[in-house]
Amino acid sequence: MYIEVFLMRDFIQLMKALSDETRLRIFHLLLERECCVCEVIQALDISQTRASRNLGILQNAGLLKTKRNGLWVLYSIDRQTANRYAMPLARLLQDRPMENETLAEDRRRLKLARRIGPGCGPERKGKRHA
Amino acid sequence: MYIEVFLMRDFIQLMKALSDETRLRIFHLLLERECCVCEVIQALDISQTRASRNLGILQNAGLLKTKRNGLWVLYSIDRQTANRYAMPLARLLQDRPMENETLAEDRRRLKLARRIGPGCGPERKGKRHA
DNA sequence: TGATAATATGCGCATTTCCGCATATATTAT
DNA sequence: ATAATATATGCGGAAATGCGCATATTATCA
Repeated sequence: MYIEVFLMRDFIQLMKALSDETRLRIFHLLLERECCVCEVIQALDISQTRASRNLGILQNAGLLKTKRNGLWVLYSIDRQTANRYAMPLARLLQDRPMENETLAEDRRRLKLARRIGPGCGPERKGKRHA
Repeated sequence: MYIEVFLMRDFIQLMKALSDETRLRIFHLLLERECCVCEVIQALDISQTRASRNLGILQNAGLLKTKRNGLWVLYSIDRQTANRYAMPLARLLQDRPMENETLAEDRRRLKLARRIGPGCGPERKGKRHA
């Protein structure tokens, strides 16, 4: 057990992290399932820089965790986060879905997204670029 | 009836509203009780412009409502807000208090606050009407 | 080793946010 | 009416944010 001194700053960081459309879309995507950066890029149809930066912001806010898998960095929702407000907020978003066409399209594109290359994910078709 | 099209926009506006220290302090103050602008000014020890602007931002996000009482405008938490995420968030803040010295001081000063503006009293500086 | 792929990051610029000053508006009192 | 009081707001500058470009870093494979 340890005493967690919660700062207003952490809450604010959380609010800032979720006050951007790109990041909200990413977060919803990860509510579906764990993703690597290139899947986020394909699902949201955004640049690599934009995906990476915003994933980092969500992670620093305590919402996401990462796991390396070969060349890929897999992002997922951090259910053990130290930020005491993060999970209640995630649950709120799950319980009260903000369905809209953008999020639906993101999900649609996620289904078509591919981690390109070998050794990635649980069931991978080991093909790579030419 | 609720217009789902704007859910994402509403949520983002809510996040932005709560991602500022001044506004978080104001919101906590109003969790204590209804306040007029000049009480907020005194409790937080901030300028009139700053108080008024940030109260407006919180209100536009669907967190606060106002009621006029003579010269005063009384701000309070809007428990019937149309923003479906606002009240769950407010409850979250109430259930998991982020105690810190700043908020404690704000509450202390609120107890001493009188319903008069910053321009009242002998230390009045600056312009009056000729 | 070098080549390649996935991701991260320094820099610069456009946009947004925050807030003070001065002023405008709204209400009450005289 | 005028004055006084409480609050709101247009404008401008400083700071923060978002993101593209180019490049750096990390990991795998030949």
